[in-house]
Amino acid sequence: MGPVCRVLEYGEAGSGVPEGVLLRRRSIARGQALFSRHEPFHSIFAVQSGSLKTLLPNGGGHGQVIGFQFAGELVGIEGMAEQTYPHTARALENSSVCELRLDRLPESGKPLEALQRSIIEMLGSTVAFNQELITTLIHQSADQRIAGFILGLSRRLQRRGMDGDFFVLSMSRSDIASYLGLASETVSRILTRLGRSGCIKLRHRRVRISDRAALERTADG
Amino acid sequence: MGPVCRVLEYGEAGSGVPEGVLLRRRSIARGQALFSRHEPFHSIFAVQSGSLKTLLPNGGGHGQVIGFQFAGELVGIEGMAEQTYPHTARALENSSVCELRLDRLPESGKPLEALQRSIIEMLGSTVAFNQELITTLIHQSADQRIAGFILGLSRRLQRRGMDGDFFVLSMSRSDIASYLGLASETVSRILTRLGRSGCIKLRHRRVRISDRAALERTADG
DNA sequence: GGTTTTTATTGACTTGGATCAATTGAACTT
DNA sequence: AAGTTCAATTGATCCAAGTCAATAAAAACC
Repeated sequence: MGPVCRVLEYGEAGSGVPEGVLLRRRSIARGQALFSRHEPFHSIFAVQSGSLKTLLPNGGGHGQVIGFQFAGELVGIEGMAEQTYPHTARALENSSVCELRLDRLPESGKPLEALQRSIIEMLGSTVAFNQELITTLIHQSADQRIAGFILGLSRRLQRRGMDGDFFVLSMSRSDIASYLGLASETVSRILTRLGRSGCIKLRHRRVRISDRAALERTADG
Repeated sequence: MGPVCRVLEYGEAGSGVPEGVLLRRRSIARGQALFSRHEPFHSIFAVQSGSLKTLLPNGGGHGQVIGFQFAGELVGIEGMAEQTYPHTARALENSSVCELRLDRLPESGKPLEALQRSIIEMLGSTVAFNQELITTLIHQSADQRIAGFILGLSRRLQRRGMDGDFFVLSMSRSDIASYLGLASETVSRILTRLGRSGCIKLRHRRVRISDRAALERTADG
């Protein structure tokens, strides 16, 4: 049982807490923000269906994309630190999330310790993940990053019980480019190149991994 | 009172805990490792004097530098997540640290909640810091990164009550290069260029910020 | 104090990926 | 279904920063 589950158990119905106080289901339409940078922290969210992106809005443009979240993953924990969300979360497609209102936690009279423990674990993994990402961004070529990105998506979907060989990219080329520190033209070029070399089959936003070994070789350089 | 202090208070002498169980002072010689990646987690450390670097050892080379820690800053919290340290910490000069043995905490009978709260805060700030760093690495030129790096060091030292206008770089050019995702030759070239343009005065590893405004302009682009 | 080793500087050359620009293709709107 | 808007592809060109190489300067060592 991973930390995501342990965190969510805290809000489960029938555990002595009036339903709806801690836990609430919400739908968000494609393009809508779930929360925005600098907004006061109140909840963490578990994605139930669809997908989100988190980003640092910088001035005029679309902002720097920080990460993507799929069904079964959490968003918003980082906000616990400073009592405001450090980034904005936006739906990539029509999605539904489960909101855990941590500001209502004191009234529930529940013990905090185990919940905090889970949050520490997840924050710690986020730190580790980001530090690997930094290494990636620094040491890998554009081809490696994109091959690695697709493999990463595949593994995450697989871990949640979905098809890891065929899936839809819910984010745009520019989102991928922003996330990987590339120009969107480069992402486009490399995706078609990966298609031509037979690693993947690509139609619009639909990806099929046709030669995983070759893709892994590309990712390793 | 920042989270660092709150964390350290937990191990204070005279608080009912046998001295030496939770808190211990340690010296580390230049180049020596305080802990290594994959080693089982046992303690977090507060730097008391000197400075450290944290790095992901990757195969043969020196590894990717992830961060630097100065007096008054913490190292090792990330290890709490997975029960092993995700990176190696190495002394840049002869240093001393204060070790807080979290594995001895249960025997002390102290309440965990406030400590956990502080750790969550610090992990959260680390996440936010790293995400800013990612944005930096992606969007800034080499000149901007280096100007920003020097300003960042200056601010951190100032916050801890040290001189922010004149200080010694305890890390090598290659460490800076690795951290910022540049070649060490580039770091060297840009540092001399910053010197020639009058922003800083540089002799070997000694830096004086002579025109902070100009340096800030360089960092902003 | 001199010798070795490590670290830093500077120069010459190369290249991966950004930028600019022009089409093409998809997805909404009415 | 045609028009409008937004997203993606492809081509041509350019430059920031990497690589290779040669000194030079510090630090570490005996």
